[in-house]
Amino acid sequence: MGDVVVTLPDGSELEVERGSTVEDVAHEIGPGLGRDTVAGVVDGDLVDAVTPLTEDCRLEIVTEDSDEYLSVLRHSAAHVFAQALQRRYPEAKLTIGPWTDDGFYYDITGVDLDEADLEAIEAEAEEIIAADYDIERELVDREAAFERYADNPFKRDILETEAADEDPVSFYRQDGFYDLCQGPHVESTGEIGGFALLEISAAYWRGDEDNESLTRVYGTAFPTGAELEEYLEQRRQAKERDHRRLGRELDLFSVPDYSPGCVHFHPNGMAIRRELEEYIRTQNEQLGYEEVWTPELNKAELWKPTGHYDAFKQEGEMFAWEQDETEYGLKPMNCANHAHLYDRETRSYRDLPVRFSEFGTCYRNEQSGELSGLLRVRGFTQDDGHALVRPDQLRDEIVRVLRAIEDIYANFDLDVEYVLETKGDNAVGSDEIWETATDALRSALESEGLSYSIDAGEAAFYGPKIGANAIDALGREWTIGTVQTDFNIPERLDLTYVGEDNEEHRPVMIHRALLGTFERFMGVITEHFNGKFPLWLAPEQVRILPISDDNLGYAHRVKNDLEADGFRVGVEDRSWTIGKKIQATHEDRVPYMLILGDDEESAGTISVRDRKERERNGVDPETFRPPLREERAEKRTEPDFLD
RNA sequence: GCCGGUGUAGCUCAGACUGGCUAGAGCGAAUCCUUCGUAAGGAUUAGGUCGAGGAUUCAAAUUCCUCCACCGGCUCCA
Repeated sequence: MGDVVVTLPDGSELEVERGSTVEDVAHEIGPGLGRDTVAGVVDGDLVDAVTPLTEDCRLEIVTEDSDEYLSVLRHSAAHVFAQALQRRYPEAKLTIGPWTDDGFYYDITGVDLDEADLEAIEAEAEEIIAADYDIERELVDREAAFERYADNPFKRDILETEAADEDPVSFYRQDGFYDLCQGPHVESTGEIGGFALLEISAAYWRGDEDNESLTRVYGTAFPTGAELEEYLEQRRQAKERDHRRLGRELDLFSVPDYSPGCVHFHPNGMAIRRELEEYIRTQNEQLGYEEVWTPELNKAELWKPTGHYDAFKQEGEMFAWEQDETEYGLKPMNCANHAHLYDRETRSYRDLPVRFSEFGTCYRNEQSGELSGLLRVRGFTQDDGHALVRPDQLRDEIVRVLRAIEDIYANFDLDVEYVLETKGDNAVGSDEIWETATDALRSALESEGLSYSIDAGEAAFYGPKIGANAIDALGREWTIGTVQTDFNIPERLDLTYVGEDNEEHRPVMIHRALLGTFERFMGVITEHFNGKFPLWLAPEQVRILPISDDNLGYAHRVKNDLEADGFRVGVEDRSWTIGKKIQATHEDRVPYMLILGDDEESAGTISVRDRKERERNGVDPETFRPPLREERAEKRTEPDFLD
């Protein structure tokens, strides 16, 4: 047998007998730790305390104080749910029930559930928790395991795949309930202090849409009820921040039934979009991009040589139709048009990079079930741009764009995660080309010191991509900005430039979007700011509240002065009490309100209140306007005049 | 697209399970009164072919079918 070397988190090494369990090692470190051991993390994988160590490894002991404890607890909570389910519905079949970042889910079949059923199951689960059953590991030989699941093809599938090498097979048992499972689990059901079932939805077996659709029940669990309550409260607040709700309340946009997936920007929403457009237009100019405009409607043949036609049309993702015996389509991307603009004249190596930018409106027939407010739509406008560069300019251009993206997001106080997406199955072009393109992106990320993760096989068909991903109020991840290198389109369209050597050379195409699309970006920042847009973006930047109608004349004079500075100003002229006017203005999240009564009018001053509920009376308007202009120009995220 | 859920006034929601007076409320809107000093003043009025179409019935917001849109996932993507 011999020994194995276990490396502990503090770097120390421990030699233990081969086959020792996680728990054994913990006991060796100290009897207290041995007693408290819930599970272990072996080379990054969470495993049961009784897992034997068969080779050299890194080991971390998980106790109730570890971050991983929550995952273990939730894994057990999934079993409690499953037991409760089977008590009420013996015919229900279990499939898989893992923990997730904020809870657990269990995929089941053979039973129809609705929200009301969840409550009943939750009550049953509470009883199982109150009974505090011991949770025990049970080893069963393979044959017996198959017998247990004679009528459950999903569990048999697991036995034949994930557990193919196991004999005996690991089960966990509590009370009369058992489940095929690797663990780890807490010691007894009573450790779960707070348990809730949250959502009922659906998922495909093994995530493949060709497979059977299962019922997925989402839940969560915490060591204490108080932590559960806190989590549920956060969840409620997140729902309040949903951009679809805010979009309605703040009258920013709508997506009417007659144009699913296509956004109507209301005056308030358009004010924000215009600011974004102007800002990005300036950024693009600074980066050397020349603005162009190309049409939405083109003949379908435009996208055949580039490969878009195959990639989009065949998937039903492109809107295209026959007209006068010719096939037309709405553009799903702007790059084909830009490539043709490049190709209209002979380009010299001196001309490169040639850079085009366009606020290009594209249409893609996204699946109906995918549409979601501003975040996933069918019609969208990208702040798109394409740079055609010499190979020696490639890295530099990527770095410049990445830097711009970083600077821009800093202005919004936005946190994003960078992801490098690499070659997938649908890719066109050779492996060498992909490797070069991917290396260029990777080295740019690294030289900028940006941390990133890799999504293998997720790139677009024409080239690898850096995605800047933001998280929405419900915890979902959305790509906003993106930089992609593309050797394929230049090749396929035979784009060239004349080099110093008077020979034709192949440029590289960089696709990039800074915000991504105005729609999605607006959705992201609406939630990020909870509708409290920075001054420069706020649809209504200042609202003037006269104390009584007698002060309306003065209110309009103050308004005119602010409008002369380009501010968006409203006057509240309804015959409401001042308290009501203030409340309504807060609800609309207007950054500044000016309260004007007889005192102010006779003194020629203003009373300033901001949406952070601070106020100052007797302010000279001339001391208010310059700092306000500055706050707008510097794109500060919070009103700071009253700091 | 798939599974499940939802759709009643501009907004938020009652009413539906168990079919039956003229489908209600609050906010918002309009009009009038009030002209108010830092987070909801009062009264009156208007506003709905109950998502659309079909079926069952003496009678449908309510039951059934088809479709549309939305919501949560899944799958797919900026």
